[in-house]
Amino acid sequence: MAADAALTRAQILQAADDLFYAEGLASVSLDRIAARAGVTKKTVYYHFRSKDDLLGEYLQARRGPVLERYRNWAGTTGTVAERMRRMYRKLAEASADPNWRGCGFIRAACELAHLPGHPAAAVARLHKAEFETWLRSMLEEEGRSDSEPLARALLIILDGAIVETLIHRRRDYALAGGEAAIALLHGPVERQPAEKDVRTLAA
Amino acid sequence: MAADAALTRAQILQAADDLFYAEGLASVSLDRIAARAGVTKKTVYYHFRSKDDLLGEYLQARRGPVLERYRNWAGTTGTVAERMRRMYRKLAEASADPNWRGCGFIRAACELAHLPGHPAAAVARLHKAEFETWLRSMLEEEGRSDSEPLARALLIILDGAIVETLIHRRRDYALAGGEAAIALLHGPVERQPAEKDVRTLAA
DNA sequence: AAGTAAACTCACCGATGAGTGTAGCTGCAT
DNA sequence: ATGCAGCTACACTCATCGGTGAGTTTACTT
Repeated sequence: MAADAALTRAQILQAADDLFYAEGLASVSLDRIAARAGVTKKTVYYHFRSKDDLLGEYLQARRGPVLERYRNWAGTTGTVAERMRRMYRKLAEASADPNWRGCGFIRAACELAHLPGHPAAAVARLHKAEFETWLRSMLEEEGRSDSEPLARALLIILDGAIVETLIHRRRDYALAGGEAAIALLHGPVERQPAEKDVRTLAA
Repeated sequence: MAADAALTRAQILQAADDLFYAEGLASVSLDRIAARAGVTKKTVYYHFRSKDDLLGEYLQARRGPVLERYRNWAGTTGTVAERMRRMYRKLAEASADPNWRGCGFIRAACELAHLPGHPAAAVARLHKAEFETWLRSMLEEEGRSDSEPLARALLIILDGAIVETLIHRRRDYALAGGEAAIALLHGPVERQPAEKDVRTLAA
């Protein structure tokens, strides 16, 4: 074959994504990834320096798509509270899929907890920071003065909801997370200037 | 030696605890656990049916101590909000320890996400349910009418704070979780009857 | 047509994984 | 003392792991 180098690489990355997300990092071997990608293990090593390297690249490749999916779930209309409500609703839906396994970044971080310097751990950190930034920018658009702690709280609630949904395999926890997030947004600490702050979008 | 069977078993469990918590489930071999416990691998297999079995027993043995630690962190005086504040403060302290690796139950659940029927996964579920019950009972003691969703929200926030603290290795996230929890307790959804509800304890 | 470098395959390595067969040791009841 | 559990050690099996050596095919240059 030797099709295209970039294509082969993409196929390996796709196989890695499938298997790592489905079954975890340590318990998936490069043999299986190679087999799924339809290449030899040596070809994997041609494109990636090591398994750790592949791990990092796999997560890195997920960053964009994952953030984009949450953006879509949240939508771009209405208040942040409304967006969170939509987002958590979609999360609950997604978690019903038997192939759903929670957040790949969280799971990677958990599995690599003893290796804080691991490339994949660094990517997980990056992703979460990026997610928090996105939340904060939404809150700022809405004119929140306490957008920084609030964004962090929203991130914490989301991760907690995902983890609990994964542990119990019941979407109740996703929905409970959504309600907690909304309650916090309407809480006493906040100063939402005007509920009808629709200048965020030309819908 | 042949010391005492129960003692040997306890030593194996201790070694398993040390290693599983420090380095994860899949990446720790029974050879290493046996070596650390000062016994042969066969002895491990005399006391435990399999690695999966040992995993389950390890987590099971952690349930009591972990819950107790959080109870101590929270204390038994003051409002739930005050207890949460103490608890998160202690969590932030604990997370500064380089040997801290977050919540063993969460990490186990993440690593076993593809095996929902695994004994250790069941124990993790149990632990989280027990934790939620503890939170709810505290809220009920305080006379909260919405103790059920609130307890769930508090659990979600705690898990999220732990996970984020683990990912970023910065205790800011633990403290942010505490503030989120407190904000939620003082939120608009709540109906705390009287802020001076000290009948919870004869301090 | 010959050269060449990138892209890839096949067969293999040493190390280590979970799990076991067998035999020996210990204490305790008889 | 002796029989017999309970308990532990040594030495092993077989599968699989991450990673590699050496050679082959492809596509492009000249």
